[in-house]
Amino acid sequence: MTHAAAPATVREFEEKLLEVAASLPKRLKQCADYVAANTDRIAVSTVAEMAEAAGVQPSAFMRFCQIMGFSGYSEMQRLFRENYVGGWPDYSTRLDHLREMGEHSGPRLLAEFVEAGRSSLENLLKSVDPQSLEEAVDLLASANLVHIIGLRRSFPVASYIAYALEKMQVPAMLHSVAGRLDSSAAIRPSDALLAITFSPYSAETLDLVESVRARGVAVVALTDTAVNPLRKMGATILTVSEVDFGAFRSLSATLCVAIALSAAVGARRKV
Amino acid sequence: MTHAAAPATVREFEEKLLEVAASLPKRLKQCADYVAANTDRIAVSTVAEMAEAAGVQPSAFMRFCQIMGFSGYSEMQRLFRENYVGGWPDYSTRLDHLREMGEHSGPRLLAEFVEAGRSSLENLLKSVDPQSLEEAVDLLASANLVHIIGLRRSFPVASYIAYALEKMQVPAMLHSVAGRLDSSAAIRPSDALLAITFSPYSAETLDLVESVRARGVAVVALTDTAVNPLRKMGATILTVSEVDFGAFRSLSATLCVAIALSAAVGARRKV
DNA sequence: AGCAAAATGGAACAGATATTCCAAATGCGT
DNA sequence: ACGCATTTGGAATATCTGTTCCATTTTGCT
Repeated sequence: MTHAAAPATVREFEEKLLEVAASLPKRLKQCADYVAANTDRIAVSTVAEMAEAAGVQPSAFMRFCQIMGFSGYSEMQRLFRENYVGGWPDYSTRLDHLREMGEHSGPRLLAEFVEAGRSSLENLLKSVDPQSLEEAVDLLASANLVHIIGLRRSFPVASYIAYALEKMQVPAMLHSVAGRLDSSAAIRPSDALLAITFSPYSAETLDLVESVRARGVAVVALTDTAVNPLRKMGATILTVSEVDFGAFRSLSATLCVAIALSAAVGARRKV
Repeated sequence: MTHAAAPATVREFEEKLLEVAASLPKRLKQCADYVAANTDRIAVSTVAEMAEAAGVQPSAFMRFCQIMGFSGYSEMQRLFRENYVGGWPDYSTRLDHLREMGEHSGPRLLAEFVEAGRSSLENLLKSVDPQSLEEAVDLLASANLVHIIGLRRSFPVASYIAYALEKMQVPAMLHSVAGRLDSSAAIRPSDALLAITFSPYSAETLDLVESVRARGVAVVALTDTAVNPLRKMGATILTVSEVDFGAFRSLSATLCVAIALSAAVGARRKV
C-alpha cells in the first residue's frame, strides 16, 4: 500500500484527503473527518492531541498520516508549519548563504529580492489590521492638513505619499530635518500626522510624534512591529512586517500600504 | 530572578516585551527584536529554530523566555498555540474577502495594490535583461562617484538608492532640482549617472542625461519601456514594466530592481 | 589595569513526542 | 460457525526538543 508522493501544498493535501476519505475504515475515517474540519490545528498540535480530539489512538492517527502519503506525523506537520504565514524559508539565512557563496551577480540578487518582495506582500494581508486601516483613513481624510514624516530609510515612503496626496489635491506637507529646522509649529490641532518609522526608530520622528500628541493632534503610524514606542503615545498603528536584511529592506509591502492609504484618503476626501 | 506573572494574552505579551526590551543585553535584545518582528512564528517553531533565526544560542533564547515571565519556551509557546487562529483562510481567500468590502474602503484598495504589486514582481524577472543588469552593475561599481537623479514619482526610488549606497559606503550623490539649482557640473567624466524616469519622462532628467552623455559620462537608466528617449542617448537601459492600478503606479518592481542594483554594486565594490 | 558581576556559548541531561510493533479484536466470506 | 484478513489498542522504543549547568568571555567599575 505504497501511496503516491506526499502532498506538497495545502491544496494537494485537501484533494488527497477527499479522494482517500471514502474508502477508509471507521477509526481512520474519524481521523479524516477531524482533520478536514480542523486542518489548521495540525501545525500546532501533537499527534497525541490530534488523536484524542479525533477520538482515536495515536497509532491510528499515525497510520492515517502514512495513508496520506507522508512518512509520519512530523512530515505532515512540516507542510502546515511551512505554509503558515507566507511560508518563507527565512531570508536572512538565505542571504547569508548568498554572501558565503560569493554569489554577488545582479540577476541572482534580483531573484532573491523578488522572492522577498512577494513574500512580504503575501504576509502583508495578514499583518495589516483592516480596522486600523479604516481608522487611519478616517483620521487622515478628516484632517485639515496632512503632515508626513519619515526619515532615512522611511524617506522614500514618505516622499511617495507626499507625491500621491499632492496628485489627488489632498493638502499635505512633507517634513524633513534638513538644516535642523523644526517645523512642528506648522502642525495645528485640526491636522493629522502620518509618521513612518522602522526599527531602529529615528529619534527625530519619535520626538515629533510625542510633541504633537501632547497637543492632541491625531497620529497615524506606519511601522514594523506591533510592539514599539509609538503605541504608548496613542497613535493609530499600521503594522507592516517586511523582510529586513541589514541595509537591504525590501519596501514592497510598506509602499503597498502607503499607496493604498493615500488612494483611500484621496477617495474619501472627494466624496 | 523570578519575574512577575507570565503574560496571559498576546497583548500582555507585547506590552511586557516592550517594557523589557529596553534594558536587555545584546543577545537577549536580538531575541526580543526577532520575536517582536515574528511573533506569529513562535507557535510553529522549535527553540532551536527561533534561536538560529535570531542569531543566538538556544540557551540564550531560553533565558529570554524566562525574563518574559514564562518557565520556559514550552510555556511561552502554549500561549501562542492556544491563541492560534490558523493562517487559514489562506492568501487568495483572504484577498477575495478584502475585495468584498466597500468600493473605496482602505482594505479593498490594499487588496488591489497587493495584487498589482505581486503581478509586477512576477513579470519582473522576465522583463529585466540579465546582461543589461550586469552591465549596469559594472558601470556603477567602477564609477568614481555615483550620481542619482529621479524626480516626481521616481524620487522615492532615487532616494532609496541614495540611502542604500550610502549605507554601503559607496560614494553617491542624490540630485534634486530644488531651487532650480543645476548641479550637473559636479558630474565628472569618471563618474556615472543613474537616471530613474517613467513616462511621462520629466524634462529635467532627460536634459541632465543628455548633457552628461555629451561629456562621455556613463549613464544607466531605470525606466519603463524599451523604446524611449534615453536609448538614443546611449544609456544602459533597465526596463521595468509595472502593473498600474487606476492612476497609481505600484513601485514594487521598480524598487526591487533598485535594491538589487544597489546591493550588487555595493558587493562588487567591496571585493 | 585589575577585579567583580554579568552575559554568553556549548555540551550534557531530562523530558516529551513520534513512531513502531505485536497481540487482541473485529469484520467478512464461506 | 469457522478461519482468514483487516483493523485496532496499547505498550515499548527511538528520536527529537527543551532545559539546565558550568566554564569562558565580555562588560562595567574602581
